Amino acid sequence: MPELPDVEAFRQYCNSTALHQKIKEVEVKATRVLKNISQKEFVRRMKNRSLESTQRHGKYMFATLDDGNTLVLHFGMTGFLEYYKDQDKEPPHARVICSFTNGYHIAYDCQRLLGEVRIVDDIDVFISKQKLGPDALDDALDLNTFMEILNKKRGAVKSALMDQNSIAGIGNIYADEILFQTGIHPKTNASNLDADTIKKLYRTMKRVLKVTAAKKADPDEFPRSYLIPHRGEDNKCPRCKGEIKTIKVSGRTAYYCPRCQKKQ
DNA sequence: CCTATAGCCTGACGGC
DNA sequence: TGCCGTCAGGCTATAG
Repeated sequence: MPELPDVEAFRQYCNSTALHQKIKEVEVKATRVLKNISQKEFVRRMKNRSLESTQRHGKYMFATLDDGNTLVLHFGMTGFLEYYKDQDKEPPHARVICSFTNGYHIAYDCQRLLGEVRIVDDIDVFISKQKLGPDALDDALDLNTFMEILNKKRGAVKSALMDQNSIAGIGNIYADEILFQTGIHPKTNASNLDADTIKKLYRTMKRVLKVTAAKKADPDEFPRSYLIPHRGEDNKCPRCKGEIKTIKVSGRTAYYCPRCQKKQ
């Protein structure tokens, strides 16, 4: 689930549910998700605090506490947030649960334990330590910067889009969507793209991420022209009605339309 | 420096 | 039915 549009949806979900409430209790059900912090220390630093504001950079979500420190969430492949009141609504793989004084809880659920939870005192320092590239939707990533980034890349364009150290936020699914809508074969070498194609790719990237984030990353709400609702379903290209194929690109499955996406 | 591959985890699914 | 291999919207460490 968790690429830029999904994480943005989680962030807004958090904003509309869990802000400005005192955390009465903290339960860590899987220590493994905690990075660089012990369970004891994590609980101590979260307890009696409140979440005051949120930010996002790429696939990372940040929730700043009322003491100025920031809770950092990464969702791996299977993570999400759930806000609920009754115990029986607790999601099945809740790894960290914060309980508020109003009787509600927010759970960080992460089935495959590939996500990460930590506390940092400076978000920008964290981003630079992780060597994250600019957020894909940040205005700081303008066309010139995007061109510079892609010009440095030698491998498949899909791998370039998914490299968090180059551009933060795009994963396997949205990389496929962006390449589909741009008409580029996922295995095309980034170095083979001409300036016009890179420009088109840039505009498509921004548009796809904006549109899907606005739809809260729910594929049922995506425009009919989008590939995502078809991948692994009917596998029919929404544009030419041809068969969607899969290939491996740097170890991940790429869905693409052989007729609409030619190698360059 | 760069890019490509294995490993980390759990659970769902299809084939035998 | 049960078991097994494969695969899954992530990243990191290591090899080349």
